[in-house]
Amino acid sequence: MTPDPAPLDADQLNAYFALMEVGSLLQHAVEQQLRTEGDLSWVQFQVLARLTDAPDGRHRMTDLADGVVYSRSGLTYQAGLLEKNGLVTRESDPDDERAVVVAITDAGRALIARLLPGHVDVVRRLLFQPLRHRDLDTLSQVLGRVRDHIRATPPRSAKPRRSRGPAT
Amino acid sequence: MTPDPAPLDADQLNAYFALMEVGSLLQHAVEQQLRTEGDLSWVQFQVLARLTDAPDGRHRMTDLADGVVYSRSGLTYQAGLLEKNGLVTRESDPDDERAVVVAITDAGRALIARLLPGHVDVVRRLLFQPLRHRDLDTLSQVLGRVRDHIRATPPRSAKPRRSRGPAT
DNA sequence: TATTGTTATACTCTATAACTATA
DNA sequence: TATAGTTATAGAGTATAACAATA
Repeated sequence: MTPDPAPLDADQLNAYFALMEVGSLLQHAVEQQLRTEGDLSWVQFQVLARLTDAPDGRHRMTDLADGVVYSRSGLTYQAGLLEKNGLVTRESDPDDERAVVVAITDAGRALIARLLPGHVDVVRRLLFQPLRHRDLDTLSQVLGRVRDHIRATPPRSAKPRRSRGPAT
Repeated sequence: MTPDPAPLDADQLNAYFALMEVGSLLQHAVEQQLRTEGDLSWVQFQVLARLTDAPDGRHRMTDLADGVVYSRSGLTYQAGLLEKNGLVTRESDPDDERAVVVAITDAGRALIARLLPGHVDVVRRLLFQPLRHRDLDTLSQVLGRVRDHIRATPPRSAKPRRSRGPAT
């Protein structure tokens, strides 16, 4: 049975489109900064940032692919680029010979360190400048909750229900 | 030398990453729905949605390219696909022979009408289900403000862009 | 000359499926 | 059998620059 026909009111549509638009504009802006100043894509930056955050600068491929949005082959491609540029290394995990551990190199850390100020500057200028402190709080909490919800709700390989509306 | 050494604090980083992640996950989800149920990309959906909103279902190419984030050639590409599938038409503007007016067709409207329930369902399930009404309000307001701010902020490598006249 | 839109082209990125190897 | 990752491949999408037509 098709879901009820009026699920989103004007406010909801507003919020939805604003969210998508802000995300798109912001990503565009930071991507340009990353590309210009460090020849890095947004995805590559995310991977390096995640590795930087890790205690020992290491992650398994699967963990990275899980964290970043992409498929495994996509991550292999990006990791290959990063490795070619000397920003990460790949070694097989001694504990599980199937797995591959990606580690950020000193050059990788240096690049991130070099890019971060400009990056942060763009984000602050576009995203935080028009926000009051209280807005920021709410935004952080609300979006965090949404993120957790999305992450928890659809295991991304789940079969989307095909029975949507009458067949054909 | 970098302009401002003050980094983003934890809350800000949180909000920033959450925003990007939610945007990414949400776009992924709706794109899958649109592709599966209507063979439509997110950009194409946006174009059709904008045309649907217009009083007479028409927009000039430049206005669409301005609203959507992409380059003109990108819009030409997408508009070409939409036209090939009979979802829009393109005619030159009688008032300005340089301009091209894109109009949504009945088939285009029908497709949007068919896709909208499922689309809205995805958005509601992923984005609004974990939100209280007050959160939604804040989200809508705050993100709306951010969007306007970004739209108004000239990209530092600003290329001459068509400025919006006050009255159409 | 400036603006609108298209075309040609080259490139990046992503997804799918087949494949290898380990567990 | 199931899982981790790679490879091959194919396709979508995007940006840039050159271009034609109109203002």
